[in-house]
Amino acid sequence: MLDWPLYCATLGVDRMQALIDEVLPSLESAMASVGIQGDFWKNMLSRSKEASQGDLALPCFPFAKQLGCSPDEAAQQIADALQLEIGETIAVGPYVNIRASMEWLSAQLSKEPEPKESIMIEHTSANPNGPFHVGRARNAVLGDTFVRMHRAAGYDVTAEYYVDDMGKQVGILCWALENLDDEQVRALLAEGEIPIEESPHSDKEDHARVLWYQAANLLKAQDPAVDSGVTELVQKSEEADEDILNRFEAAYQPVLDGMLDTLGRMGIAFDTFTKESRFIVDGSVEVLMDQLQSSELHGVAENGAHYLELESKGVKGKSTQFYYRRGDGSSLYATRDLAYHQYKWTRSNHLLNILGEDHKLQSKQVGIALEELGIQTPEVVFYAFTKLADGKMSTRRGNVVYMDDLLDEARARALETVREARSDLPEEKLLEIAESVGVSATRFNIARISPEKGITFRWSDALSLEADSAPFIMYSHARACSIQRKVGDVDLSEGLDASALSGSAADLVRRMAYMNDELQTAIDSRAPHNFCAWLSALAVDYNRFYRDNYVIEEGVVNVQNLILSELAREHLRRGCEAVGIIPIEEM
RNA sequence: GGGGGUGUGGUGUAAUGGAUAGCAUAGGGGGUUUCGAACCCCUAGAUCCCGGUUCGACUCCGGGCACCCUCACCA
Repeated sequence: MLDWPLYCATLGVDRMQALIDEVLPSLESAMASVGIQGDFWKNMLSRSKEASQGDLALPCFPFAKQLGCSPDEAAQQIADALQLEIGETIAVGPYVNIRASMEWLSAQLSKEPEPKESIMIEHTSANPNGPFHVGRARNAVLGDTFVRMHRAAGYDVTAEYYVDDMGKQVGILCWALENLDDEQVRALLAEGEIPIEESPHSDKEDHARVLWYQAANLLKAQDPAVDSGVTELVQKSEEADEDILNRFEAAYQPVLDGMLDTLGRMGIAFDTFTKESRFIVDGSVEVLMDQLQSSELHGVAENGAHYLELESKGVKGKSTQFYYRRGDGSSLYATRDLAYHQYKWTRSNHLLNILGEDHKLQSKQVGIALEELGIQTPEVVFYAFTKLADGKMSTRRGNVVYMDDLLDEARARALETVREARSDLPEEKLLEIAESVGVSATRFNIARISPEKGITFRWSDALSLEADSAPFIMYSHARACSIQRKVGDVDLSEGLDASALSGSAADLVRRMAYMNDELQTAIDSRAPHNFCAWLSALAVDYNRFYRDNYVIEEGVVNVQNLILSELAREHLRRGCEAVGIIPIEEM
């Protein structure tokens, strides 16, 4: 159970914050006047379930005892005592509902988020050993959605990619490219029953080179020379051997470039890249390993390997030892990760990492080691794996669905639909729209699901263009754009007259008014899927508004409705950009 | 075996201890098809099991069951 200040800081604060700030003084005096002691009720203020009943709700069950009456009566007393300038108060059963006025809500619409602090978000950071597959894509989509949401909320964001440029994976790739020819690779893959599928992307270096990686992995099982060859390379790379690091880079960089092309196609870009080898080269890993020796947790194994004993820190399992230095004195991946975090803290005051659930233990171990070194721990968002229906995805075994192919397929499906709907557009334009729809749908189908929930990849789900999906939102935006195009330049300076709003128009304003709250809440609770849900709801509200309210009626423009449509267009556009949906103007 | 996560209509999912468990698909019915129908409305259908705490539990605690992740001198 969380205590009150912490609870408040993590969950309560930002939801409906603007409204809470507004009503709290009046509410405090109302509570005092009916005889409620203390301020424990403040964290019970929550969003009303039904927008039709109000915006903020206060359940009154706990007051019944204190006041010696029924919860319904308590609600009535409080409601009677509460006078608000910005809205009305209604007791509904055991709840006090506070309903903001349309004037107050519409005044929220133009508010831009305040500029906020800096944050470095590290995501994806996949080994550059093969094309992006849909398992890796969850990290990239989730990470980039965090990046975009933070930017939309006013944060100064750095999107960071950690390049694993010296590990075993890259070592195998390098060895394979230097030692195997095309014929050998094909023979090995045929023998290992890994199909070589021809696709439009076969010539991309990530697709081309992954075959070498897969072949070397197969050969490794039958020929010990492979292992020793790779091990030699990896060892030298860990000694910061310049020649080896250059050869590694020659092997992986084209693969990484191919992966980044795929990411770019999805609208995902990075500001900075950091190579793992950097921390060997600059000696910082060595310094940290020395420092760890003075930790109370420090221990040395028989062969001279160093570790931290983490049992006292709550780590449980077969082994509670966290090795950070091998018997030969070299560092491990996790050790370099310590140096990496030390470095990242010099670049930003807030760190957020996006990691797969398989990194949970590792992340905890690194966190403890960082504490021992007096270095702050980063915040981490973990996501569950994306599986194939017939098992785990693996680049090594070739049991994968590549992102490039998924995006092609998504575009092809979208193209069918667009072609049907828009026979008036040239083929080139249709393709452009289909690409945007395909990419957006693919991203949204990942982003809209809670990170800790496991996903089983199914083509039908991944390519869904149905209602709870990106195309629905995009269509709503395109519709608003179409209306704008149709009416042309109209003078909107009269502004929105909020007092006249009702029904679906009022619902639309209410939805839009909470955009910044929803965005901030999704950020604070690390729940991008909640903002996706808000965006879908906005699209639904806009469609209902559109049904009930005509912008153009019998050739005459209704300026008030046009203002609302334009506000919705802008909110839809901002929302789309915050979750990585491409807000195209026609489709 | 230890640790962590997940379990909600047929299917996919949402929900700070609070109101009638929301949304989407598939099913049944209907609308407008004259600002763009990739739309809208109606209908039917669910919290894994057993206890506990509470005025109140999908939510917290305990015990089961199922699935996933993890327990390297790998990365």
